[in-house]
Amino acid sequence: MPYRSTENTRRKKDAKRTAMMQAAVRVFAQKGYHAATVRDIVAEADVAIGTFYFYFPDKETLFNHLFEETATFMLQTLEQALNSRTTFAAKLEAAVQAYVNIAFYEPAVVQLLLIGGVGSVPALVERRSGYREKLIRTWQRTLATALEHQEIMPQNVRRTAEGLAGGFDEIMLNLLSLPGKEHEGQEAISDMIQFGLRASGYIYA
Amino acid sequence: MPYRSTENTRRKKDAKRTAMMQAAVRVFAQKGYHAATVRDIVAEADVAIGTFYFYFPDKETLFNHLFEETATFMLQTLEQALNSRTTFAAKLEAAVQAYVNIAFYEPAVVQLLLIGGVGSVPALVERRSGYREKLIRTWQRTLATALEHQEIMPQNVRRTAEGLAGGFDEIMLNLLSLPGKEHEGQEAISDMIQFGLRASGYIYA
Amino acid sequence: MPYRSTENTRRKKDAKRTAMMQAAVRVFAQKGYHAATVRDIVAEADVAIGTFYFYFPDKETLFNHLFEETATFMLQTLEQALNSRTTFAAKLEAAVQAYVNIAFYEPAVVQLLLIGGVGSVPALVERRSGYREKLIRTWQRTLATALEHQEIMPQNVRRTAEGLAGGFDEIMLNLLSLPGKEHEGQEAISDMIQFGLRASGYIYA
Amino acid sequence: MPYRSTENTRRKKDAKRTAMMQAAVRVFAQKGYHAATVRDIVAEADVAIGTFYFYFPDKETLFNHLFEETATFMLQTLEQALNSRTTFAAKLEAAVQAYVNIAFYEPAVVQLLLIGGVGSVPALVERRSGYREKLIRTWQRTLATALEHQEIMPQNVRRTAEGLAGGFDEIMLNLLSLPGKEHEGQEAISDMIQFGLRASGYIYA
DNA sequence: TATGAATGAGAATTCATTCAT
DNA sequence: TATGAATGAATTCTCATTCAT
Repeated sequence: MPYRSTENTRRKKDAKRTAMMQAAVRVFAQKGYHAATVRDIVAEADVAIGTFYFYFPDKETLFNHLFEETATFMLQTLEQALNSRTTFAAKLEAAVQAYVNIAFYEPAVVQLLLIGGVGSVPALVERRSGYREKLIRTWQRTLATALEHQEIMPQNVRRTAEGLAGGFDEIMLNLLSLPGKEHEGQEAISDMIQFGLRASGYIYA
Repeated sequence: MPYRSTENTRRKKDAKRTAMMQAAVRVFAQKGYHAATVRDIVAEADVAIGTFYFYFPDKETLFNHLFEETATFMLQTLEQALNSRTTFAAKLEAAVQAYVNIAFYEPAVVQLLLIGGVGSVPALVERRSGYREKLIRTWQRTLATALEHQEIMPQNVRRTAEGLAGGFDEIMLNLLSLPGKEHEGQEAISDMIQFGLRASGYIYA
Repeated sequence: MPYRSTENTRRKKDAKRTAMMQAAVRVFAQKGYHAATVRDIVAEADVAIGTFYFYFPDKETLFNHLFEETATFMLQTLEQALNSRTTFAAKLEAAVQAYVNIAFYEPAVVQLLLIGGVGSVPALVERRSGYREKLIRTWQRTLATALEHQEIMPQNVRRTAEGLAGGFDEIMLNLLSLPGKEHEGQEAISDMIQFGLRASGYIYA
Repeated sequence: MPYRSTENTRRKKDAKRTAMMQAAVRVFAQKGYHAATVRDIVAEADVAIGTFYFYFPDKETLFNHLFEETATFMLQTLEQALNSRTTFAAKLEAAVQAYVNIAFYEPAVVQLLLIGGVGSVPALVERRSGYREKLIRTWQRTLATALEHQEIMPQNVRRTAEGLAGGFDEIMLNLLSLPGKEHEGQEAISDMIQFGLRASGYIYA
């Protein structure tokens, strides 16, 4: 049964590869690109250093891949949350809820996007600003639609989008560094939604 | 002639020290602590590597000093702007104005605070979060006062403070990366003030 | 084939570590701690510089370890030689014989102890004087016993111990720097024993 | 009065030069050649670093000069002491007395000769062994004469000379590191003389 | 003469990467 | 596939030495 065997092997390999990538995300998220060494990563994944280079070509490529993947995941989740609702208030609520969900279940994902690629190799800086730009554009589109529907006050939606993205991230970083964050999730979500609605100049019907 | 010590020699030395520190701020601001090498700094300052160590004990100490100095300057400027006015709207306007001023005249200062200290070296992480905390507390105090005076709607002022700090910074980073930023200063200031007033739930009398 | 770990790989690694340590002893013995560079050591061992740091944490730790190990070996050998006999003259003879043996088979060992740790780095100075003190004490105990048994004349045995230790070392250094030392071993041993007996005020029965 | 002026200037210059050399001896004696930096020396002498290079061509040359001068002084003093007496016992007594005198008044001189040049630049190593050789030869000549006069027992006087030189130095190092050495000078001298007479196989008339 | 700012070669150490097993 | 020993370029930092003032 060569197919099964191959399939099995493949699954195993993929499992290991995935485990190593998760380890890498954790390490990159915690230390940032430069301070994270390949040795840190393989120690976290509990494999030998040679194994790293069997699965990945090099540190930079892996980081780029992880960042891209993570960024895509985050943007898609956000997009989905926004698209799943029709009114602006509902969109914002869904988006915040989704963001906090990710942050609680995969804090490393959020931290990787926020600090992982800061101040490093030019290619990474590029990548990071690419993500920020897409994130902002997503909010910008949402705000533009809301403005058309007169759900929010007239404003420069680009700047509001920037402010929302930056504001939510700072709130999230603070929340993640809180010791008792688990018990404050709901309240934090509520606060973030209020902040978002106010900042967007939401017009209560 | 036994070498005139305390004359203009001293002035020259101070000038050079300052020039080197400015060069260091630029490099740290652009690349972050880890990616910035001492060679980068001395190249920017156009001196030999030994000269760096004549003026400063080591890379980390210099960074800490620059960060602390810059953070203090930023916080004092903000505090001054806030204290120079009485109403919340006026405080916010003054603060934004001051922030944009700094960003235009000393963009490296802003960038150093935003990206310079990201990534490991525990002492630096500590320092950076210390600054963020102070920044947020400053906004928090201002919001709390405004709330007492019923200038803004009831809210969790801590979270709003986080959101404001993060939002303004993101807007500023975007502004600084804009090619034609010079011509957009006034509009940006106006947008930021509007964003801030909305996000704070400002109650128009 | 998942890389045989605990087989002869381990043996090889141990062999290499030992080879590198021996190279290091030679270099330290010849140049002293400060003048010996890590590059000298890896050149002597014919490996790359990174290999040094794969096997040892740093130059100072390695030196301390080598010095300690060497000192312990020398002191134990001396102690054994002294304990293997009962009369003072026999003890002295055994000790000198053992010392010359070591010096002929492992000249670097002797030189490391004599010149390796001279010159600053407080920890090394400490270590070196610790060894000298133990060496002197060993002779002192032997002399004290001999005095009790009236094998030697009344004297300040501490000072005699210092003199013996220093005298033997100087004779040994001269012997080692001699071109035809191999042919003079027996005569040197005889001379050293005579010197030792005389210096100790040995009372011929 | 150009002559006086020149003479004055010269004296001043010589005084400063001498002060700097004394400072250098102290530093070299305490730290050894490598660990002693030019900055250490100028700090000890309380002058600027440039001044060092006005008076001396470089660190190595100065060390060589100091070592040579010190060695010559030590050898001459020893020679004088030995020549001032006729019998072996008297010679030994005078030599020990002179040695201890120097060690008490100028401990740095003794330490410089003992540890200053160990393990360093080949030229220095050469110089150091040159001094040891001369020192040993001086004792050797004295012993040879004593042997002719049948003041000491038959022996290999070369080896005894080595042993005496090494033994006295070790005793001296221990004495210098003693806290209350001042009060023990006389006793130490007596012990050293006894040690020397015994080690030389002195025949009491 | 005297100063000390400036230099850069060289030392210790780190770490991404390779490759024989 | 998996391992980890081995490599060496790159980094931080020191220190002897020079030179304009």
